[in-house]
Amino acid sequence: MVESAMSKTMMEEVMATWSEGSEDDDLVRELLDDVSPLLMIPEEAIEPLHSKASSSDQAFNRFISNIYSGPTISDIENALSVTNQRDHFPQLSSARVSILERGLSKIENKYTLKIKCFGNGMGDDGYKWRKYGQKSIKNSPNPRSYYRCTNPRCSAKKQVERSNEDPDTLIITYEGLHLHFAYPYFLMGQPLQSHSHPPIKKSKPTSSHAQTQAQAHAHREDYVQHTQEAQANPDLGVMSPTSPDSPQGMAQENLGSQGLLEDMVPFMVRNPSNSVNSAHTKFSCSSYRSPPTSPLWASNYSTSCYTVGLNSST
DNA sequence: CGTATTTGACCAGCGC
DNA sequence: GCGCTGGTCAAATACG
Repeated sequence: MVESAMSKTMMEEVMATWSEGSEDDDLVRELLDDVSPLLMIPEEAIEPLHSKASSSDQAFNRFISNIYSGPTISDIENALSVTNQRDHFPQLSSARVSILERGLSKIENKYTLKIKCFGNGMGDDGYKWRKYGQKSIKNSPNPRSYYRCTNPRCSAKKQVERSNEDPDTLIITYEGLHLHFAYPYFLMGQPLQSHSHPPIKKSKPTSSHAQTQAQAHAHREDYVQHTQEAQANPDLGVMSPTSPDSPQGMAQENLGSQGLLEDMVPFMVRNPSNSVNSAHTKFSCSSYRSPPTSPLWASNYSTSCYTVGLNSST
C-alpha cells in the first residue's frame, strides 16, 4: 500500500493546497524550494541541531526518523525557524497560487488534488488509510478507491483514481478532517481534560473542506509536535497557554467559529512549545500515525503535514 | 492470529 | 416508480 516516493511536485501541490494563509507563505516557500530543509537536509547535515537536545531527545528523533521516511525532526525545526522569517518572503503567495493552478482544486467540502505519479509512483501522505471500497466509475476505465483514516476518532476520507487522460496522473479527493492529531492542542491550558476527547471532531465531520490539509497535517502535526516538544526550541518562542494570542486560544476560537483544522494548524506548527500534553499525544497519536501506507505519495508524507499548517483557505 | 484488502451487496440520491 | 450512479458495508480472503 505504501506508494513509492511521491514527486516533489506532488508535495508542492499539496502544500499549496493547504497554505492559503498569507502568513504561511514563507513556509510554503520553503516547501517549494528544492533545497528546503524540510525536505532535503540529510540527517548528518542537521546533526548539529540535535546537539541542543538531550540524549533522550536525540534518541526520540532518531526513532521518529526511522519510522518516517520523510523529513526528520531537525528538518522540521529548520522549517519552523525559517517560518519566523515569513515577512521576508512576500512572493510566496504567487507561488502558492501557481501550485494551485497546477492541479489543486476545491469543490464544495472536498479538496481534489491531481498529481503526477511516475512509474509505480504512488505516494503516501503519511496518514494511515484503510481501504473500504472500490467502484468502477462510469465513463472511466479506472476504478476509484475509497479510503478512510484508520483512526477510529477520525472521519477523514479520501478517494483515489487515475485520470482518464493521463494514466500517470492520480486524482485524489480529500474529505473530512484529521482532527485527532490536534487534540492535545485543543487541550492546551486545560490539562484536566486531557483524557476526554474534544467533541470538536464530531461536530466537524461536515466541514471537510479542510480535509486535504488536515490530512497532510495531521500526522505530520503529531510529528512536528513531538519534535518541538522534545526539543523545546527556545528560538521559536513559547506562547503562554493562557495568552489570548496563544495557539490554543486561536485554535479554540477557530473551532468555535468553524472548527476547521486548517485554521489552527499554522499556530500549532509555529508554536511547538505548547505541547503540554505531549506525552499523551505521542502515544495516542502514534498509534495511528503509522508509516506511510496511503496509496498515494510516499515521500510527500512529510511535506504534506507541513502543508497542513499552511493553509487556511475558505 | 490479528489486521488489512477485496469485492459483491446494499443503500441513498437523482433524473426521467 | 424505475434505473443509474456513487458511496458504504461487511463477509471472505490475503497477508505479515
